[in-house]
Amino acid sequence: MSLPMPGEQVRGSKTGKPIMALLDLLGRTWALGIVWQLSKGSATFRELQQRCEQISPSLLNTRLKELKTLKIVDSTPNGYQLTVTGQELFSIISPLEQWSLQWASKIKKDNV
Amino acid sequence: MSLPMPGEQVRGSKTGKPIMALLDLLGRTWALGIVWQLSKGSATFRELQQRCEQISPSLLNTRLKELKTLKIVDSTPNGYQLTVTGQELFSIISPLEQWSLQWASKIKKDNV
DNA sequence: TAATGATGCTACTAATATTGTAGCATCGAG
DNA sequence: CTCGATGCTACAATATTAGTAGCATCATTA
Repeated sequence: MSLPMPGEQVRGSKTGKPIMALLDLLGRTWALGIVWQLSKGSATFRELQQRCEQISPSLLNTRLKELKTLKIVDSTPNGYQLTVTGQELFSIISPLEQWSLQWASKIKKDNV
Repeated sequence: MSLPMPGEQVRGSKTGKPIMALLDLLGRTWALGIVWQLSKGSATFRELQQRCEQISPSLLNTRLKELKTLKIVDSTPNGYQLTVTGQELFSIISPLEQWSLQWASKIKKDNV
């Protein structure tokens, strides 16, 4: 799958709008999960593999390359970590955790 | 792929934490895109298909079923629309549009 | 009332993406 | 030099998605 470069055509949009590139990127398997796990602190490749319980090394590597190219993650001697940009991204999506709790109880309640 | 029910095991987590179910759900192809498009107003099946330029009807239908089951979208006589819960979800992620613009210019600048 | 066109959606195959596993190359410790 | 740990690649098996055709239903209109 080619990189969803903002400014270029991506899955779902020929307009090149950055938001469409972002939705394409974040919509890929494990992309959000990797950002989420890295928000808890930097990690080596194998550490990250364990945090993302069921990810295969080949896919982890593929996603990391994408995220590195798009400046959301970078690799340091101490492992992978979010860039400043990546941290900003995380700070936007972090309220999802709180939201997910209400969501979960709503789904449960409605199924009674 | 089975539904990522909060409270149950999902891709990436055996703990049943709602946030993991959510990340699984939103990480599926087109899920974010559908929420994004519906935030612009309700749409019939074929309308939604057009807004999501390259989605296949079978996948659109699959995602809509998932999103309906998980109370993020519902279908009315006037077409599909976000539930109140879905609107809340969107309000969390809507700043991504603004963020994506800065992100895009950062990537461009760094490649000079 | 029969033909027409639009809509919601299903069916099915080809193309792609992801998993799962094995394992290679490199490095630091001993 | 040997050992274990790490980062990562290779590749076959499996699962997901795209692409296309088309059916069933309904409202319109001739």
